[in-house]
Amino acid sequence: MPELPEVETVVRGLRSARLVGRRICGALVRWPRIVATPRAAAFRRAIAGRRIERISRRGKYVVMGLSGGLTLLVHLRMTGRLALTRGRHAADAHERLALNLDDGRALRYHDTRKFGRWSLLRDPAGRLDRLGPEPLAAGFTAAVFAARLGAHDRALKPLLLDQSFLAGLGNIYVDEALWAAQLHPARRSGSLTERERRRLHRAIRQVLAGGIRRGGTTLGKGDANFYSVAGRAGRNQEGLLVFRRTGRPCPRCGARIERLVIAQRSSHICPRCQKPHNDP
DNA sequence: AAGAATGTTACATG
DNA sequence: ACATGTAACATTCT
Repeated sequence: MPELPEVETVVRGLRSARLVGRRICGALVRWPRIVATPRAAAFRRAIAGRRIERISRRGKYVVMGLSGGLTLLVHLRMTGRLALTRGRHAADAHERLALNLDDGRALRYHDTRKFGRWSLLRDPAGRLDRLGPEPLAAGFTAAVFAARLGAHDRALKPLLLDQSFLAGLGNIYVDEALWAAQLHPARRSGSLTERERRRLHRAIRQVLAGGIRRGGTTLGKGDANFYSVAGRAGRNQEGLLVFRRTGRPCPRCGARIERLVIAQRSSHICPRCQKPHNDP
């Protein structure tokens, strides 16, 4: 679920809920494996008493800078969610972790599938440096992207999903970007023309910016979906043009959208707009 | 009831 | 070193 636009929406939600400046009184770990580093007991001890000094995003990580030089990294994986609640109230079925705050609120972590991971680190650079560039950063120019694309010979779909190549894309936004750029997901990255590289660069940035503008993508309803910190669904599902739209008409040419499996992930394409070979 | 689902990673094989 | 495939994590929904 949460890709770059959803994580960005969460970070903005935490900031506008005035989480910065709050002190963490204690942590309740209900599913210890969610805490990747250090072990749950040490995590509880180390995080108690820290003030939250800043909140940002890197790739799909929520990054919280804490007092005393510690950084909390939260990765939501497939079904992780963060919410702020006031006062004590019963944890619902899939609450895995909670941080009690000095103003009486609690930051609650909910994760149906338990794939999410929290890490409390003295030096997060070791982890974050493994990520590729931020696609929306000013320094991520078409030239930078073109050079990176040319350095590999891989199918576009798994390459764009690779967080060490580019940080933040997931299955939804890759399919949308490839459709917008009119490129087949199995095209080899090294085979793209200069025009195609520029088209893909622009498509990625547009698709991600659109996702953020619409507050993220919420597919269907229910527990395991994306919701903002305030508990609201995103609106980007209304802006999806190919993802999970198998059999419906391509908005560009009207051909029926197809679903294929590439690198173990479903891909949605327009068979007419996204040919597997080079432009003639 | 089998299969798929928005993500990552360790491990094996080419 | 690089590319690719598989399994695993755990649960819900179709």
